[in-house]
Amino acid sequence: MAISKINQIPPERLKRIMDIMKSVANPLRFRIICLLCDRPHKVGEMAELLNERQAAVSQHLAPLRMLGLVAVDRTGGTATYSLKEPLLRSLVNCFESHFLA
Amino acid sequence: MAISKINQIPPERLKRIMDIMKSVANPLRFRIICLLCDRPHKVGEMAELLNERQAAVSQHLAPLRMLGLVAVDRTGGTATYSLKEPLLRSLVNCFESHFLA
DNA sequence: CTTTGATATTGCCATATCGCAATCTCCGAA
DNA sequence: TTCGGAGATTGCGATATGGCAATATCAAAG
Repeated sequence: MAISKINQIPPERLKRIMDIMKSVANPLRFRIICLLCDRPHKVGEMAELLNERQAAVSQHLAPLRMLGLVAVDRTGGTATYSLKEPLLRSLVNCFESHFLA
Repeated sequence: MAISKINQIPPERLKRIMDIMKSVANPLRFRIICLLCDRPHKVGEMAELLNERQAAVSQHLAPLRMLGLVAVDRTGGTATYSLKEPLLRSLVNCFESHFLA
């Protein structure tokens, strides 16, 4: 990316990108996002698949929710999360390509 | 990415990925990396192009260096940095695609 | 040897993040 | 209404990160 292009990025947009990056830059959140790339999941389901405590998963979902990176579908006591921010999927694909290499 | 694949990722590799993600998850470092994606740069050069203090740029280069994400070519008093980790370039490309959209 | 230009490092303080345990909220079933 | 399951939130101590000013290195020029 050329310097002219870099300096053209609006500050709010840069901030948004950084927020997205930070949200991926945590092992548990990364794995959660990977799961959601596949399909929507319930919280407990994710906790079990990832072998993590429920509270931990919920804690890490919180910032994703606040940034609007995931969507929640609450039906009764359970909550089903799905991916909302397209860039997250791109990022995971980007990693996946590297795993294969 | 499927759950089986996620859990297969070796911990050290996951950690490496997280280190890479964190290094991109900072506005200044992100812009530095963007510059280096284009071509190698000297420290002072980057500071000027990005309109940042020299010390700030140097400080943010430090972690990139320690993680082996960039290479340094020291000739006399000046240091020329270049990109070393391919994933960084992929990530920047990933963002660039989103900017265009 | 001294100076200078280019980088790197250190100390400090404010803020952010992490993991964990405990607690709280809600909804549906009995 | 009372209880249990599913999630969310809070408080806490430990650690990490960020920005800034000041200082240290270091090689080449004089």
